[in-house]
Amino acid sequence: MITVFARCRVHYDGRAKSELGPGDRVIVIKPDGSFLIHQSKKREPVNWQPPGSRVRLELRENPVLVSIRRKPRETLEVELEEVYMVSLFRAEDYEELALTGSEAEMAELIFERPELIEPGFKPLFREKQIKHGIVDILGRDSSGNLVVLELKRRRAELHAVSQLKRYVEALREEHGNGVRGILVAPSLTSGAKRLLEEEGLEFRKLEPPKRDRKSRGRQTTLV
Amino acid sequence: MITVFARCRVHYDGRAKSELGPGDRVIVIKPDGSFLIHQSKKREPVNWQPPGSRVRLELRENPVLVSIRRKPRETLEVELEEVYMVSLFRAEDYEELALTGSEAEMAELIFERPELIEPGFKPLFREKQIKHGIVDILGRDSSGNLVVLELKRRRAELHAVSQLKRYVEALREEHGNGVRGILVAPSLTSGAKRLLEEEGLEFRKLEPPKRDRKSRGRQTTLV
DNA sequence: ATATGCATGTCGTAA
DNA sequence: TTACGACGTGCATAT
Repeated sequence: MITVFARCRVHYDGRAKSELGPGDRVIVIKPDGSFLIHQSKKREPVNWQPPGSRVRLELRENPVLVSIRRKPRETLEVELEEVYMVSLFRAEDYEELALTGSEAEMAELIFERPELIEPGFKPLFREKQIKHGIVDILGRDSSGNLVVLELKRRRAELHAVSQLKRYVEALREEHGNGVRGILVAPSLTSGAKRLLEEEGLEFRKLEPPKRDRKSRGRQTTLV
Repeated sequence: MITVFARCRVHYDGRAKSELGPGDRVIVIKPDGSFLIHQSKKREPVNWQPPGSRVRLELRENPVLVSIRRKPRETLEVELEEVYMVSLFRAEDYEELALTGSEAEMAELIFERPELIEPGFKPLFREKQIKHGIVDILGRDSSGNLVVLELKRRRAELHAVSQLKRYVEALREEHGNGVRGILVAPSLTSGAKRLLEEEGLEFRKLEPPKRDRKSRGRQTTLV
């Protein structure tokens, strides 16, 4: 990884287009082609290039770092007015992040303990493709109704209710009116609650579980 | 801004929870509290803390960088096993990004040249709050119908059609059936097209304009 | 390659 | 503060 402290101007053209006047920034270039330009505020880089981009240094009046992405074609040019520091870091790293508390783990939990939704609930499919989208969990209740679950790891917003409604309507068109929709989340915004109730959809409160040592991709032994 | 090259372990607990085993990473700490940990791949930091977090250095067996955010309470601990470099950069920067090609500029364009939607179209409101959400543009057509526009700066997906459908249904409940919905975007995904047609909604092709020198927040003189 | 949806999303804006 | 939606979203996954 290369890190540069410099006063620079930045020109970007691609999906959008931007200009950034002169100022001091931290530039990070990764071996996978990722290119980050950070101002002294915010979590987000002010400009960037994603992995797979190709970088080169051009010598014009000022040296210019040029990073190019194809597909979509995007160009990032960093005009270096003054370079305060350049450093190369040969970083060795074989570890991957192990994260827990995701929506995927809420789904696992529901398959393990379906009674968390309601007595007699039977989950049947996970990430089931239907006519207009992909349902988080599709199952049946004790009365034989189809039940669509839409899971959210955080407070559910209008967006989540729209999603659930879209799935329920698609399934009702195919399977008739015996289709229920349940939004499963730790909580609901006011607007989400209003739309949910108006549409005759339901809500079950469920927090995303924080398990021990959830490793990327596949779940390891539980305690 | 402080930049550290180090072999470290990372422990995060907050909205979710994660562990990252030992490896070489680049750490950036900004004066606004932003805290970034970058591995040698991907545009995204593997762990982070947003602006407003408070950082301190604790001396245990190893030195540990602790960054804490309140509301929500989130803790990030970086256990430094070996520090290769530490550097402080007093970055002076008074410039802001000027970006063009946004959805906001599509809206401006439509207010300037409403015939891009159709002859006789009259835009009335921008970002208009309605019962279930906020409509991008609300206007009337030459026949006196209410017209809802949903704008997307890039290829529109199912998500965009769901949004438009939610707005149109909310307005139909209030104003009766003389309500049209038009998705305005450079293109449509296959699934978006299918749902749009099934719902009797419409599509107008429009690219986000790249103007000269669009500055943050307010638009400057056009050529 | 396209389509779909999650994310510790982050960020800006309005009520 | 909460709600809502954009973002050059990035990213993984399935087709």
